[in-house]
Amino acid sequence: MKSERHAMILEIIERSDVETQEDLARLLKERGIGVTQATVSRDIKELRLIKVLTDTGAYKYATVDKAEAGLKDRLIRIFSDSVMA
Amino acid sequence: MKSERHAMILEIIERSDVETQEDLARLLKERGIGVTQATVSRDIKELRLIKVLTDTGAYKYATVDKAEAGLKDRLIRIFSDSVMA
DNA sequence: ACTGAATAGGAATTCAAC
DNA sequence: GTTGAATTCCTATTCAGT
Repeated sequence: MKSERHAMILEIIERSDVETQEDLARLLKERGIGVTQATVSRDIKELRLIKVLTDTGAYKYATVDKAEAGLKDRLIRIFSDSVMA
Repeated sequence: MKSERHAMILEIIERSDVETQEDLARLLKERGIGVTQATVSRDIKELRLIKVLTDTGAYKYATVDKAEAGLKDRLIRIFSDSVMA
């Protein structure tokens, strides 16, 4: 079912850094859900997931609110560094 | 200069819905800054812009915080609708 | 360090099937 | 309405040049 898959996708991207839709399809398959990149693309659209840069320079899929949290963390770190310096 | 271009990109994507990097390159050209998609791609990476879904189902570039604001608006609207119904 | 042209790589859509 | 295969479209990177 689609809603189950959606839930699993959210779990997966929270737990690990997923760089591509192919990766996500592979991770779903490991969990017993066989779908192709085309379906993953549609799921990502429906879940309104976004692709963000991690601090290591790699891309990963995330929810908007998680991305916002990451942004806040980064700003705090930058601010702290500038104060300390 | 690159920083000028970055500033203009932020202005452009706030004012209008930019769907692709080619579009953005074109809009920059209209404003007197000629760059190719390759450079726009690098700019987007440096600015950490993301591609989000609009309510019409189209994609557009945005900053993370603006995307978060949009998310909040949408949730409020959905909530209001469900209360009214 | 910055950029463009060309290319490779990744994502969204089409088209058909169910 | 949902999905996969194939395709088109878009984006990131490479490689060269400045």
